[in-house]
Amino acid sequence: MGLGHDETANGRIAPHNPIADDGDESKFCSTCAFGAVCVGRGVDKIGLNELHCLVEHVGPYRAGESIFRTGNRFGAIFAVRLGTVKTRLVDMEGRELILGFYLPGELVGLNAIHPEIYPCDAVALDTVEVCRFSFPALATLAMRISQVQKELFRRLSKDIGDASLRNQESSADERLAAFVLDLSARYEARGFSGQSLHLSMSRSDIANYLGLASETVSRVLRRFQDGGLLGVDGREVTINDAAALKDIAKNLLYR
Amino acid sequence: MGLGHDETANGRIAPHNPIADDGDESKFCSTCAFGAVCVGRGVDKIGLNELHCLVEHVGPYRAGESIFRTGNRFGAIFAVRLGTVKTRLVDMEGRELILGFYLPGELVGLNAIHPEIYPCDAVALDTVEVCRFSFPALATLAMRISQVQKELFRRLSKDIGDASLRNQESSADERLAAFVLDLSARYEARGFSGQSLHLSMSRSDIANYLGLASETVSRVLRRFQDGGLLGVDGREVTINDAAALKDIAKNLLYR
DNA sequence: AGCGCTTCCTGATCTGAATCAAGGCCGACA
DNA sequence: TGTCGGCCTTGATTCAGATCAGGAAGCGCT
Repeated sequence: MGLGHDETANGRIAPHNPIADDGDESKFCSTCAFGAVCVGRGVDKIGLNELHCLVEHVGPYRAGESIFRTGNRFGAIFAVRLGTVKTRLVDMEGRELILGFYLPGELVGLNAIHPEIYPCDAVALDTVEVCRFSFPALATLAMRISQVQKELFRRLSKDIGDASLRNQESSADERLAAFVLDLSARYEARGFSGQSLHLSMSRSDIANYLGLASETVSRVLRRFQDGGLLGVDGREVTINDAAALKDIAKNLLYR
Repeated sequence: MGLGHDETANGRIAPHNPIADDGDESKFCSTCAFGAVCVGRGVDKIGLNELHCLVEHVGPYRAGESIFRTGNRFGAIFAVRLGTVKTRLVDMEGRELILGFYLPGELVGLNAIHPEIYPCDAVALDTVEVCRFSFPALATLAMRISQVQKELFRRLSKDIGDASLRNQESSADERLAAFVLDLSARYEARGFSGQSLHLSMSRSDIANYLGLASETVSRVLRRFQDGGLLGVDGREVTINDAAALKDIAKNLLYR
């Protein structure tokens, strides 16, 4: 499956590149995870500048390269700017366990605060650019700007809820319907089309993430297509009957 | 299954009962989730007093009563002082989904920060007492005392990691072995015996939490007993061969 | 163009755990 | 003291999805 073929990961950190002078600050990071903190929720100008000062743009990474790796010392969280990132564990037998997929605007690395090392790998699925937020600096900023603290608490809390919902026992159909709807909603929340979407991950990544076999993913997608719920063409998926999908997935959604 | 027979929940908040004058502060809350913040990690005396000032003791709750319920406005997180709490969702068909069990010293309600309402019920499994931390007050305190902020970040982050590990596909044996070892480790971390433990929850609660049928839980426990891994007598469990259990559970543990 | 590699799809078979069914145990309560 | 109602256990049967096996399509490379 191509583990371990990308040792560029740690050498790839870009030179320090503060972007407070990015030009139009009110538009800057409109797709970024902290965009809401900076622009949307009344942080004052000083706070905004300080947040921008501690951000570094890093990348691009190519498909298969790692943003961080299991066991690296935790120093920063990352907001995806471009592309899709997966996080994964690799167990003692070399099997992969995929923990999550992260789309533009989403934060990767929040699960590393506690152990103080990254407990998983973060791997680019396609061409990826990220913003790097030094966590000590962010925590310090959070001591002065309550909106930053609040946003961090919110995002941490949200990830707990999302992860624990996924623990529900459910059928392959439910899982896949929920998966597609979830991706759709997340794209939509960032201003992309939620109606037709591109899966950056392979069938086996999806299967792994959902706790299924990749053959099952193929079969269920085919069945959804035959039933008119989805249009599926390779990795391009169109949602044709969102209501029916929601009905199938209903127990896995609380959005 | 006895849903909805305990409307005492919201009326049960005790009168404000600050405990800063609890006598021996250095011993106070030795089993509490924030004990480490207060006592163990160099928060200064002022911070300690302030933390104590915003805590209320609440309870006792009897088995089946709710500490909070789905949809209640989020205002506080709770540390279990005595007993065991389960959190659960009830889906549209009235089926229960158990999200977690909380032992003395553990924090309940962190998943409510994001939605700003409690997204689940918290139900006492036996006689339960809790400490109530007003979250706005805690967040305010966290703005001044970095140890408090740091501890909150850590606990939130830890819950993300724990929840996402549970998403791993795994056999009934793996799940149960990991479940028992996890409980054992958590009791031990709080100074109780990890070798022999009492399950406060029913077989069907365990099954629900692990995504199994209760019959399967019975059968696997019986098999572990026959194999000499566990002693099982109703809800009393003794760990006889921790190494073998760890070997079975290995992929679900990263502690 | 031809080759190897990976991903995806589809069919056949197998299996772990759910479900169905029935008893046993024990505590609450009259 | 008896009986009622949860729990828990055990056995028989069923089924969803894993696994096994094979083949087709896409794509970079020479």
